Amino acid sequence: MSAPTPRHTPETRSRILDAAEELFVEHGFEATSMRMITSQAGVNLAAINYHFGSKDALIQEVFRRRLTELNRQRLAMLDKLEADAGGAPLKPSRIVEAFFGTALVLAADTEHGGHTFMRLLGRTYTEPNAFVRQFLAEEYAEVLERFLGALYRSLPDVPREEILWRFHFMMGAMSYAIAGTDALQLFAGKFDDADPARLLPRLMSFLLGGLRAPLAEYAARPAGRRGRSAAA
Amino acid sequence: MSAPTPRHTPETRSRILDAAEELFVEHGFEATSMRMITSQAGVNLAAINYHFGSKDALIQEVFRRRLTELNRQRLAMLDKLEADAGGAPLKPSRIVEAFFGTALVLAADTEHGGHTFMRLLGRTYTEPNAFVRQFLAEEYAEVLERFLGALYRSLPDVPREEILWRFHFMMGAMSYAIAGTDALQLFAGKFDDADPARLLPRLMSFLLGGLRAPLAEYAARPAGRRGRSAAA
DNA sequence: GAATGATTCAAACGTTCGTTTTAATTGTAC
DNA sequence: GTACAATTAAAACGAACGTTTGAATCATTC
Repeated sequence: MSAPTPRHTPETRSRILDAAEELFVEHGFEATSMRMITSQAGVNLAAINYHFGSKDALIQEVFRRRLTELNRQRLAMLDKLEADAGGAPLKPSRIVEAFFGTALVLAADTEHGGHTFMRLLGRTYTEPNAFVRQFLAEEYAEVLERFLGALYRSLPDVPREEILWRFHFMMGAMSYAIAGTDALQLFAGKFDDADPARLLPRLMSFLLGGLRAPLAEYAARPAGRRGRSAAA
Repeated sequence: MSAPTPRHTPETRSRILDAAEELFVEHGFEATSMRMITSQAGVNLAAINYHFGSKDALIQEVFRRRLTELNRQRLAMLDKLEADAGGAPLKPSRIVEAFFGTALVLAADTEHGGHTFMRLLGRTYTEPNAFVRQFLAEEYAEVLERFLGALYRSLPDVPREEILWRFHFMMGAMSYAIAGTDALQLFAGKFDDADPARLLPRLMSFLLGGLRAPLAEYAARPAGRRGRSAAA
């Protein structure tokens, strides 16, 4: 009849990380206090500073533990694509799928916090907090270099500047699609079918349509071939 | 030789709003303190509570003064389109231009704070703060209703659900394009040409490409016409 | 120029924040 | 069981937060 409650919980670290992840999504970094986190995690207030050192270090660890794995998957998928192609240029759609598909699969995982984390990540791309931006930039440096390089080789006739912009737009559409779907109430009550599993084909179709759109022309530029397509 | 400094500044309100707008973009709502705002505006700390009542009310006013005008322009442009068409359905591209073009024009205005505000607005679509979301939803209700209705009539064969999703994606691409360009350092040093004036054609081309993309098919659904286009 | 209402000012309010400190408790090896 | 290091616990720290107060200053009207 003794209480089955475990006296010693070595998973204190992960309980803090899980609680922080949820609360950061719900309230943001600044509005989430250490006391809110430790309270939800069921641990002592001082545990955060003991295990992580500071609140900022905790924020970093919340991202690091998931982002490292996500970017590893992305790179592995790109490696496989390039290996299978054997030197031939990749189809742009394959590259886009490798980058955004992995993220969307993670976002569709509502069981193990993947959905929660992707909502957080999507919002954080525009996070004003300086050290968070710095940290994200470092985590993304290699992945961005690899995928942009692959796209450049895949679309040799499209100016790199334009590829860069369109990749930027695609990241925006994805981030917002994930972060904004249930966060913002702009479209409240309008979505009958917000199934995360269906988000992938919907978004992928949109992204590829945007990537393949005719390049914009400027009045200031010498008018070349009008409306040539960016991606086959 | 007397100091030309004006003793009484009736523009205290607008100085506070301008300072708040800039600081909110740079640091976010929570990380921007009343003391930072009043200090940058050169006014007394108590001035915010005197003129606006509270920090939350100030945040609302920062959005209201610009958003009301932006949405007025959007509706006026849609009114004109519908008047010129005389009952005929509008081209989807015109509707999209009316909604996103006005926002991008404002975002290109670096002289009068329009660019600053649009960066702030773009980030705020995913803002966790509850009352900000609520306020934004109210400000956008009429405009969204009108533009979505126009798109529904313009694309009668496309399921409304899909139009809704694509509008959602388009808002994401735009928000991120504006909010993330200089906020996030992910693409730091990669953009040679970040001219806001060129953002409009670049983004518009991408958005229309996404809107016109073939609709996604699901394995679970009965395979109808494959890859029919969403917008002409 | 005195009276009035609007605005600005310096100072303080109580609360909450992230962090630190010190003691108690735990699991592990002797 | 005792020693030891790791972890948890309770309490307090100074700093910063949004807000309020009451007096001083302003522009305006008689």
